[in-house]
Amino acid sequence: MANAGAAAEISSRDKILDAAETLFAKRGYAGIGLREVAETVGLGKSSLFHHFRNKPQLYAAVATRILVRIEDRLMRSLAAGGDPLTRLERWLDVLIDVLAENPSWARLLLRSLFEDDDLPGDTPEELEAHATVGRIVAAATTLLREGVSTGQLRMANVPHLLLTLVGATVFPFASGEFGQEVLGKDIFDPGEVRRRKREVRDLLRLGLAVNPTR
Amino acid sequence: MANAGAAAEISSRDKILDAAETLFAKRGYAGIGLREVAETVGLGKSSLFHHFRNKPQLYAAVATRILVRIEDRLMRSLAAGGDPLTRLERWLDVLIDVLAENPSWARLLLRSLFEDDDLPGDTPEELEAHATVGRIVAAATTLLREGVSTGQLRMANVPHLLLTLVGATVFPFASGEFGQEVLGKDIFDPGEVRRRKREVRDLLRLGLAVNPTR
DNA sequence: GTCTATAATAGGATAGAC
DNA sequence: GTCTATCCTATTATAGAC
Repeated sequence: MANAGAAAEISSRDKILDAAETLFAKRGYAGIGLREVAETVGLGKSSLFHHFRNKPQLYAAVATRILVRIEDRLMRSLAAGGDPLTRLERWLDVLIDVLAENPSWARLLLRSLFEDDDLPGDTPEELEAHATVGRIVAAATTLLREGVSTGQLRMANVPHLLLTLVGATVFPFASGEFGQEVLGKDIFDPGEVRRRKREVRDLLRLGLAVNPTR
Repeated sequence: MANAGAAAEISSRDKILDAAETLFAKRGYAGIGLREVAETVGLGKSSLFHHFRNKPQLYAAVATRILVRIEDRLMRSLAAGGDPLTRLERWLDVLIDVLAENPSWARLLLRSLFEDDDLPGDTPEELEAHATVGRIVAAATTLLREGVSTGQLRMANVPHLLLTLVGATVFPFASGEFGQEVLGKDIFDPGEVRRRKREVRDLLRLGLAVNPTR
């Protein structure tokens, strides 16, 4: 039993999830064999099947764990209140922070959008991941619509705006060497994280063009 | 010989590249076996090795072909002239058009950013792809800097802005089912392509927040 | 330029001992 | 809960006939 105050005992299941998260982020679903996951954890390949039925289920468990953790942070940031623009900017700040704190997450999430074709798609674990994405998207949509209806945000195409925001927040933290070369620095560097937040915020507040006639 | 006016004869090499492009976009480098590529083309697996030394070289050839074609379109759009903001907006319109016309490209390009780890990285073919990316990035950087220096664009962090623009243009066309669910329509639908262009343009011109005190 | 045959390796998954 | 042994299939790549 987990004694309060005792050092957290990490279960084999969690160790497997940790290793799989890093590896799947690095080389994708098809690029990682269960042997490599097992070796990283220090187990035999067969032992993984005691904790997860098969490879798709392991992958879905990894994705779901990330999504649930992100959802938790985002929902708590919404609960802090404020007008829609304030909540939107805080939502994006929190999202950027979460992705910056967990270097595997942006990559794994973007990859998982592409890897539909590789996965069965109808297992309970995948449906849970899918439902979590749905709740996050729904919350963001509500927030944006609210901002438009209060007049704090201009009338915009909410679904397209949402895709833009995902692209502007998730993509850079998944961009690896490309981002590194463009920035000349690691995107996970605290200074670059700060600049990323400012970039997103300024784009929303000011746009890019200087338009004195507006 | 290619007689002018005769129906274009498609070489085996090009057929292989076409098939590999579609398949790699769908399931990634590690997710596609050469058997599947060969079957799609209607050749035996071994015949591929007559045209490409190995799998990494085939992948790099696919990526390079896409990048060169995109570079060509973008550079020609720049040559049409105009002030920096005009050229920037045309650049983004052309980029969106190119990605919309070739449904495999955005996915394959985003994937290729993540798949550094899976590839050797130092073959001549990969270096060519890398150099092409470098030229495109350099041209975009010059364009943005020019806009800032003429005062048409606000002072912005150019590298971060560039990551944002890639995220806002490439990501949606790679987002597959996710994008479809967010939009309620296929992103490659002509109407959605138009809306995507407007979304990007409006964000640059107006931002998102309504700011009457500006 | 395409084929068959083959090599050597790695993949996911199961059975059953401990 | 972890292990060894095994099964079957797929992988990249090469050799050599046609």
